[in-house]
Amino acid sequence: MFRTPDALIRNVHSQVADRVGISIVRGDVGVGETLPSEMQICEMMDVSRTVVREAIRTLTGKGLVEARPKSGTRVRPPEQWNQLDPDVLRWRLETSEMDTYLNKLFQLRCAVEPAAAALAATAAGQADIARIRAGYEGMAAAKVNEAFVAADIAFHQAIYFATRNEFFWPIAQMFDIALRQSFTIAARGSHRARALVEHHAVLEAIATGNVEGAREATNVLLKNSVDDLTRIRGREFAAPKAPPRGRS
Amino acid sequence: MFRTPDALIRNVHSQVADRVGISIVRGDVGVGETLPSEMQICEMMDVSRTVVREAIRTLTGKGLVEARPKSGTRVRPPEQWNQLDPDVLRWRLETSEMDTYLNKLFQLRCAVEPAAAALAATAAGQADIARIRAGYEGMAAAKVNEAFVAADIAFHQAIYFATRNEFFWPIAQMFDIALRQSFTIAARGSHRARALVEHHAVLEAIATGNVEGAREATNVLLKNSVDDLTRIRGREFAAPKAPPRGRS
DNA sequence: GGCACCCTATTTAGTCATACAATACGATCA
DNA sequence: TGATCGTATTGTATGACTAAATAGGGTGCC
Repeated sequence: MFRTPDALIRNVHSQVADRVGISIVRGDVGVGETLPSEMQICEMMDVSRTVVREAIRTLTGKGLVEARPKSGTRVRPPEQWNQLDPDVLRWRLETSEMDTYLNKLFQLRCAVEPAAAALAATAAGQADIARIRAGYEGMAAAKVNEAFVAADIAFHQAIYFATRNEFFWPIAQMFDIALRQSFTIAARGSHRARALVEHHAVLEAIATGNVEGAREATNVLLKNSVDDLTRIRGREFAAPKAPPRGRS
Repeated sequence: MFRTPDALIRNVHSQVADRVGISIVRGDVGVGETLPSEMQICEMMDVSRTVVREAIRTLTGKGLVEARPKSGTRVRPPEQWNQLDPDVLRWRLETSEMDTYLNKLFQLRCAVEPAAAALAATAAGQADIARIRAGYEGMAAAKVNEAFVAADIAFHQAIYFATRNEFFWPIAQMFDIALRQSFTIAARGSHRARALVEHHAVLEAIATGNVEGAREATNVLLKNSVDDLTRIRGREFAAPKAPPRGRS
């Protein structure tokens, strides 16, 4: 009894959505261009039109495309894509440069996570704190790296959920899709001891309602994560690379 | 030649998605419960199963529900919804308390926008800066409040896009759906003069690559916006309301 | 007699094929 | 140049079949 590996079999329309979605994210179909007509996609992928339509409906819902009768289905500008959507994230992951990708993700975390921790320090309830603590204890108890990473991810997600502000939640969603790799890199051996200390500081600050303490502890934690990644990957990582620009 | 009022006619499946989506967001169907079977929805709304299925596919794509044969289509926990998705946002807007809603939105802005401005100061290209400036000049030139608000929104969106980091973009997307109301409130008469000055400060800091200046100017701008809203709406607004919580 | 387990039956989503409607673009003709 | 018609493409409807998961009944065992 195999549990299907979670992304291999499942629905046909999901598979079609994946293939079309990837080809859009990869840029096979330029912005503003129309993708092949439904019937053509049917033939290309050898599925019924129902399936193709439902796949395209998924893409439409994520903001990737826009369909109009006769005119065709056009690719919308990436500014309007739901870039934080798990599927979109996954598709990007298959096509983008890993360094740039993680770099940008960390820019977002550095912007949001300290504030989220501060918010959590004021808004979190018992259950929220217990959840964060469970993450920490999972990290402490972890024997293998895999378990450590999973608990680490759960820890950070729990912080976002503890804000009690649902607009922070989509950022937490992406962690296990987008950041597993980065967490895994950082979980190597010697770093784990220090990581535990830092995570505990965040936990305690939130649990005691210490707003500024939570913010600062998270800042420290993120800073060190960035440094570790930079060092390990041996090249500039989180420092935003300024593109050439003239003064106006 | 009427342009259909943008949300009234359009597709049938969009309308069905709206109705079902709203009823989920409103909580008519509790988390974990199954919504009526496809056939039942067909009868309730008097549409074909094709339409119902495509509507549900949209909801699935936004993380609201999860469908399995026989088991039915279940509502997923709100933690897994794409809370920043324009449609989800719109549905919430119809059901939530306005004050709480704007409050939470401002918490997110306060966390992200200063960092976004700082990033923009390092990463923005000529075109990005021109776009921000266009927003500012639109505000300056606006005769009626409506135009002022539109330009204001465009200004702030442009900052997020100028980060050159696509993970910031979804936050910009929500502005014209979710914040028009708040901007409109703040655009009343006397505040406009000061708002212009503050916006110009942000613009200049970004245009000259002044990272910390951009961050600080944005902080000032947001702080004053919050204060205005608080004063105008005459009650606590952006201060997070701490729920009762015991120490663990 | 009661309990556990397996197996089948039914319900529900997933897929397919076909037909027709509505729409917008383009070519043709006045 | 302008209006009209044709046509390709998405939108909607219908009906049939497949696959899967749950519920229920039946059987065997203790």
